Amino acid sequence: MVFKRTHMCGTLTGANIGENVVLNGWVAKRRNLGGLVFCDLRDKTGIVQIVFDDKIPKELFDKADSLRSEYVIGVKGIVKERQSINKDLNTGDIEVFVSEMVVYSESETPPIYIKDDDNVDDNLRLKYRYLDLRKHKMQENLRFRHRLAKLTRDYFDGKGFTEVETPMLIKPTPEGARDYLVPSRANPGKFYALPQSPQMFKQLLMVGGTDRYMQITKCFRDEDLRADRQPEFTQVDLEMSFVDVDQVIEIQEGYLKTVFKQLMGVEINLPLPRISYDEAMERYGSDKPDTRFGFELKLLNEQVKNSEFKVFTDAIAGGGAVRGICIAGGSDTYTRKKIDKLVEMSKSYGAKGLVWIKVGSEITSSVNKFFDQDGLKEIANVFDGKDGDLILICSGSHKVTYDTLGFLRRHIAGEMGLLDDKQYNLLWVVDFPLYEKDEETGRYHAMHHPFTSPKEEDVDKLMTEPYSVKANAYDIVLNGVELGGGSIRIHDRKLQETMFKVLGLNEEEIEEKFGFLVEAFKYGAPPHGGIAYGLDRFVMLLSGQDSIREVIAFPKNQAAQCMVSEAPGEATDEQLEELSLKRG
RNA sequence: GGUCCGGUAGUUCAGUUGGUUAGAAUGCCAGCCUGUCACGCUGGAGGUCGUCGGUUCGAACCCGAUCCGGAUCGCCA
Repeated sequence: MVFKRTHMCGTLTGANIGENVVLNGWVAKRRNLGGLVFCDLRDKTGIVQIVFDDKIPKELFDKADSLRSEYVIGVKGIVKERQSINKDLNTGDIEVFVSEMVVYSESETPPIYIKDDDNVDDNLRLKYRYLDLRKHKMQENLRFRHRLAKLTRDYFDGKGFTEVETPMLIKPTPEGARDYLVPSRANPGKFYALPQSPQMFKQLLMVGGTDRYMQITKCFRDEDLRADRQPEFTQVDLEMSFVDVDQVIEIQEGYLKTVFKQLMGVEINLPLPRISYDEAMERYGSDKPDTRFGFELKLLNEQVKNSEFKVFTDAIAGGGAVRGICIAGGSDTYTRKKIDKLVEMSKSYGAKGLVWIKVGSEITSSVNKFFDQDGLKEIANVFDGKDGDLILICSGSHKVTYDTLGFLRRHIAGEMGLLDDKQYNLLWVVDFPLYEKDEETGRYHAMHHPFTSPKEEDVDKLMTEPYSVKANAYDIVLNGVELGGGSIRIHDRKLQETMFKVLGLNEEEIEEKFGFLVEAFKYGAPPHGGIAYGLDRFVMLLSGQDSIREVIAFPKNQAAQCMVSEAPGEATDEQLEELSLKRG
């Protein structure tokens, strides 16, 4: 028997007083006062208090007394005004006097508390995820995610996009992230890969005349996990024909404005700021800068090049740099001990150490031996340093100074409580380099992917000075997190071949890896470009969660295991034989 | 693959210089209780101190190895 529900628990209000209602839910809490039993009844909408008093049959009262946490019950009763109001509960001014009850399921004592502000081990939560999901916060997160996905589909539908599904079983690509491989039974010894992204297929859809494509789809990358990285994740994937960078950005800005308005009640001003990759690195030491606070990087080569401090002069002589950041009011916060800690953390970014300068009437520093007051003042002046400011300086290769100071400025802002999570700083980072150096092989390497088009004015430099070529690529960044990225693709066959050549691919390799795309481009490819957003990250940021796992129903742990189902598991010998992975 | 942090009751944690029977809170069980809402009061049960080995008269504590979890760097075309 299942009671036919008339209301959800969390939706009852004073307006329902006097109504007979039927509720179904879980027992969140039971308070037995002897002759009176209160229960908190929970469903996904929230909690309502139900009451059993001495006016009901003894049999029903005894049943109420035997209720325990997480029993699943249905109740019929009447909504009454409360004698004592609970301000902390949405339904706190009413309660339901029960006249009839059915216990659908009993429950063992749950291993985790079902409370939003619990503090339980993450792995235990993941193992009992179905209990964890009963938390109001988790249900809200799932609901929020659903609303973002729906709004996304609606918005792009309104702009003429068609959602098209692309294959999940595709050809392995040795480039890029590691593939998840799937053995093919029908083709012994051969493998499919799960897609890292629908990249090539969405480009084929453009060749196929789809004009505007979107898809909310799973992508798979077999790399190590992080708090904001899962091996399977969801991408909002988009591609458009006959567009340039400005047109792609314009339509995305409309989307972002709609999302923030509808889901957050936040008005964002368009157009969004755009900053070049070079400027982002120079000012923030990062290609995904958090612009909610200052502490911008400054180059100090001029100020220190004639000093006696060999660490600095060697770095400059070696083609590197000396850069610093100025922490306004940081002198008091950062004692010697705390600075040592920053130095320790900096080492993982390749910094050998940090130089500190505390600005005041007398400037103190860790390099007093090498700089007199005038020298230190000259450095402080670069930052317009005031009394009480702390300047941190890092030297080494450009990459090391960017990485170290980029990390430090954000870390320190966090420690000093400067990260306002109600502020949403969106910006585009544009003009990425087309190539970067592959540190392992020393070869050129596509920074984005090999289908990204170079900026028109740089095309003739492709073969001569590849590192100076800028790409028609753009990332959308929110508060220091990359929300998404994309590019205008190459649609010209000859240009694509040149691109591959610079990457050091010979014709066989091109044919093996990308042959079908090159082939397709023989038959009329429209100019096209697109973008992809990480949906999980987007939901995480907007809903104010600090881990991507909070917005995924069944996430993997750091070892890429599903704690609920215990995937991955073993395959039987029969399965392996059938797949030609084992000799019978 | 590297670095750092952690593993003690169902859960979250404390555990002093290595020293008697390993504690607290919460949860759980039982009894009492008519306005609670973190209900209250009384009583009770509950432990392979991650695992293995070593040092020692004696190890939760020291040492070594190992397993597990998390953070992070590398990695993520």
